[in-house]
Amino acid sequence: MSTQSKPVYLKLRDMIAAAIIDGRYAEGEMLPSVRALAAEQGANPLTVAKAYQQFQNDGLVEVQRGVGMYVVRGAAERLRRSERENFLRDEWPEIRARMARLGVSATELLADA
Amino acid sequence: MSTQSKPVYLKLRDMIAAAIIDGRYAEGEMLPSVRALAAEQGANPLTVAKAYQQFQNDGLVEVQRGVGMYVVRGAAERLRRSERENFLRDEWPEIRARMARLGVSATELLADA
DNA sequence: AGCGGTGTATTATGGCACTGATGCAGTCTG
DNA sequence: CAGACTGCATCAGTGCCATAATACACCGCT
Repeated sequence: MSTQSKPVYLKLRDMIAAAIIDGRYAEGEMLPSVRALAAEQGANPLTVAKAYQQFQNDGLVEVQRGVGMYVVRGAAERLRRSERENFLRDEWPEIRARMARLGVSATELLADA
Repeated sequence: MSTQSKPVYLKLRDMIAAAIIDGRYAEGEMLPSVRALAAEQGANPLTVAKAYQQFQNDGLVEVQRGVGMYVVRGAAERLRRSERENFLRDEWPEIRARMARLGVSATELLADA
């Protein structure tokens, strides 16, 4: 019975990525401060910072010290593309193999998309 | 870049489950001994034992002390069913939402089958 | 009985990821 | 400048994971 509890900072990272792709964190706008998001999510500010860190490294977010972090132009599309590539290259083959083993029909599940 | 590799005992558990479902570890036959599998996989016998443990708890494997562990009749099918349920209930919805967000279409996934 | 094969229990130890508390550095506004 | 807000760095604590070294209990064979 794998509870599969991903680390908090990765869960936050996924939430943030989704929000950027969906435009809820719009390009050019400021992200919630680490403290604000930490309070909202009941997490530690440092854990939130760790989640933000990766977006800075990838140049999807710009830091203005003392001010805040901003979503750069084109971040949503770039993020969507890279996530998409990763999904198709790394995750989907495994998922597909797993589904085959378990007797789950991919065509059937994807039909009513 | 945290590779975030799953714990060894869980990876082993997945390997074993796959082998049972595929019939490579056939019903009624004896599983590799903890020491043998440990040597083969370069792991610690206790780690292998931990992986085996869960199958005993679920009654998919029978222990004959001093002899070995045997795959019970119907284990493959039972395991396949439960894994299938878990997959459809826990994993598939998330995968599906993720695909929608990333703009992955059903047709393109099934094309390169 | 003896031997070698099984799984199991115990204890100790090292590593590493995650989380947390505190304080510092930079920027803006009044 | 004073205060309140930003992000960031440092240090420390915690828990899980994996390993290791033994020792034990059971079974089947010779």
